[in-house]
Order: sequence, then structure tokens, then C-alpha cells
Amino acid sequence: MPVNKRIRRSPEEARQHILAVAERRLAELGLEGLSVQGVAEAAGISHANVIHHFGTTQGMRTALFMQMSAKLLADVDTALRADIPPDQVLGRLFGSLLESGHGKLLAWRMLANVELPTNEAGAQFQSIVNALGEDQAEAKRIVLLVAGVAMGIAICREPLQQMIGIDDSELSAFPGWLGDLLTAASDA
Amino acid sequence: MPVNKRIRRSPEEARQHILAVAERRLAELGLEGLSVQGVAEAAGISHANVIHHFGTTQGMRTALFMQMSAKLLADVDTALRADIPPDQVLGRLFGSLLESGHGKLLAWRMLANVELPTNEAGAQFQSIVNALGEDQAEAKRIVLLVAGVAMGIAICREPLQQMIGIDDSELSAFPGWLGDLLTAASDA
DNA sequence: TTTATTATTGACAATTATGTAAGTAAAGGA
DNA sequence: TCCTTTACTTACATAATTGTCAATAATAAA
Repeated sequence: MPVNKRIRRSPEEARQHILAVAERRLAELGLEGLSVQGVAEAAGISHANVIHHFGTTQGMRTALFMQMSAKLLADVDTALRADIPPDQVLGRLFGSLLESGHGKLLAWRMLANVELPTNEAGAQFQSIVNALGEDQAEAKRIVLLVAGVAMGIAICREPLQQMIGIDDSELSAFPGWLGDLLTAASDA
Repeated sequence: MPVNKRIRRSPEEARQHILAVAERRLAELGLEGLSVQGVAEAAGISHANVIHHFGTTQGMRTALFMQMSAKLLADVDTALRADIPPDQVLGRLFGSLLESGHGKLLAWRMLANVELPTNEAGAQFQSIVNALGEDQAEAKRIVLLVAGVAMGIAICREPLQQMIGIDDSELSAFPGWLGDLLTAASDA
């Protein structure tokens, strides 16, 4: 006598449901939250069902990281394709990495032993470099600077803010300041 | 009849022995390598002995992260106290974070849910900010920029280099370029 | 309605991890 | 030499995790 009626989703819906829960747990609990058991319980299904959809724990994690990477790239792409001033582009890039938690995801992907197929991010970066002007070496350094500081702040925002003594309003003004700094440097 | 004579260390020696093994495992295996059982086996002792010295698993991890943080701060302090030009300070800071692997370890600390007592790093950062000139807000932004990009590159050096297309010589020239950029901006 | 497919579940086994308790042995001090 | 301390170990209990397998039920097709 089943008390609750069994919920039967399409494979794609089930996978999305599971991955959504996993993403939330990753943000809240870190890598330790990505156990099949924990995710299944939080998703209200049996852990065997998660195994059914992803094969193994690593399969689930890989699927999660791939999906989040795709989202991140889409966000970055949206931020960069828009016809807006450079400093605002920078701000949107920062927002994409900071607010959505994508930066932390990237860091996990770097640090965790998650083997993923190489994606097409390289080509996107190349297009950014090309769009930045004629001096390729300078453009590369600027991209490295922006991407690096975005990643660093994404991962270490809280301790850096606290230790340096930067409040939220100052932090939100930081991308604009950096944009001005770079435009001023390119003018000189 | 014990085949091997039992090794008895002083508490401090034992703790250092365990933490050294744990640090190596963290670098090689990530957070998953920081189980009491795994560390103990790699250290050639019983896992109960690890518990004896650190109380709990979290205790061991906390001790590890605290010690690594202390090492990192010592390195940064050494790099910053030397009387050398700003661009070289930046270079030494980068070197401290990149070559020693401390940047990655610091990132682990951010991503792991390890609650640590606030350390004295804030005061050091404050002294750096104060030394940077009269404009405190500007100094804070500069410190945030340098520290952020150092952390970001420490964690994501390899993929960033690959995707942007920066070779090692260009990367080693990057700190100097950033130093010039900042000094030029402060002049203007 | 009947049938076939398969998403889903509960039960099971195996492994691993954590922490406890009691006993053992190494080292220093009396 | 004896005694005390405690680092260390073995053994145990418990819980968590992973993955398998057979059974069940929801859904669509026939």
C-alpha cells in the first residue's frame, strides 16, 4: 500500500531534477554534498534511481560539472556579445562569476579530480582577445588580468573583503574602476 | 611478537609527520584524500593514532589548513617586507603563491567547509594598504586587484594559459607588466 | 483493454569511514 | 630498578556510501 503515489518523470526531467538539487548542495555543502545518497534524499527519490540515470557517482558529478560549465559559458557569451561599454562588460562578467556561483564551480573543476572533455572555451577566449585591439600580446595580458582577478575574487571574495576591509558597495564599484584603469592604460 | 618496533614520537613530531602526509595527499588527491584512514595508512600509523592527536577528522583538517595558512602568510610576509621595487614585490608574491603551491592549498581552504578561527592576516593586509599611499580607497582596490589575480592565477594558471594562449615567458613577464600598469595609473 | 517499456523502488552486499575502549610498549623520572 | 605517563595499537561498534538486483508501477503503444 504505497502511501505516496510514485512520481515518474521523463529521463530528461529526472536528470534535470537531480542536477538542480546537486547544484544547490554543491553551493551549500561543497563537494561533500555531492554523494549519491545525499543528493537522492534531498531530491526525494531513491539513490538507486540516481545511479540508474547517471551510472555512477562520478557520472553524476561529471554531468553536473558539464552542465554548469555550459551555463557559465553561455552567461559569459551573453555578457560579451552585448553592445555595451567595456567597463560594463567587465561588470557583467564579474556578476556572472560572482553572483551565480559559477566562479566557485570553475574552481572546483580545477581542483577536484573531475575529468571532463575539453570544451570550446578556448575559442571564445580567442575571440575576446581578437576583439580587444591590434596589440595581441597586450590584449592577452588584459584578458589574463581580468579573468584571473575574476576567478580569484569569485573564490576568495569573503576573506579578501574582510582582510582588506572592503565593503559591498566598494566591491561592486571595483569592476568599473578596473575598467577605467585598463582604458586609461590603453590610451597611454 | 611485534615484527616492527613501535615508533614513538613526541606529540609535536607526530603531528608534523601526520600533517606532512596529509598535505601531500591534499595536493595529489584533493579533499577526498583527507580521510583519517587514508592519511593514517599513508603515514604508516593506525587511524586511531591520528584521532588521538587531533580528536576528530575535522580537527585534523582544521590543523592542516591552519598550518598551511600560517606558512602562506609567512611567505607573503617575507615577500612584502623586503625593500624592493613594487613590481618585484608583485613578482615575489606571485612566485610565493604559484611555485610553492600555496595558492591551490588556500583555494582548498576556501572551498572546503572548514571553519577556522580568524587569523591575523587582516593586520598584515592593513599594513600593506597603509604603505601604499595616502588614498586608502585606491590602495584597497589595488590590493584587492593584486591579491585577487594572484589567487586566480594560482588556481587556474594552466587552463587560463592554454585558453588565452600565453606561454611561460609571457606569464613570467606578467607581474612586471601589472606593476608598470599600476604605477602608471597612480601617476595619472 | 492488453501489452511492452522502463522509471522507480526496496532490499542486499561490500566497502569505507568515524570514533571508542582497553590493552601495550616506549621513554623519562623516582 | 621500579613507576608513571602517554603515545600507540588492536579490536569493536556504528554509520555512511556505493553499486547490484529483482520487483513494482506508471506510461504509452497496440
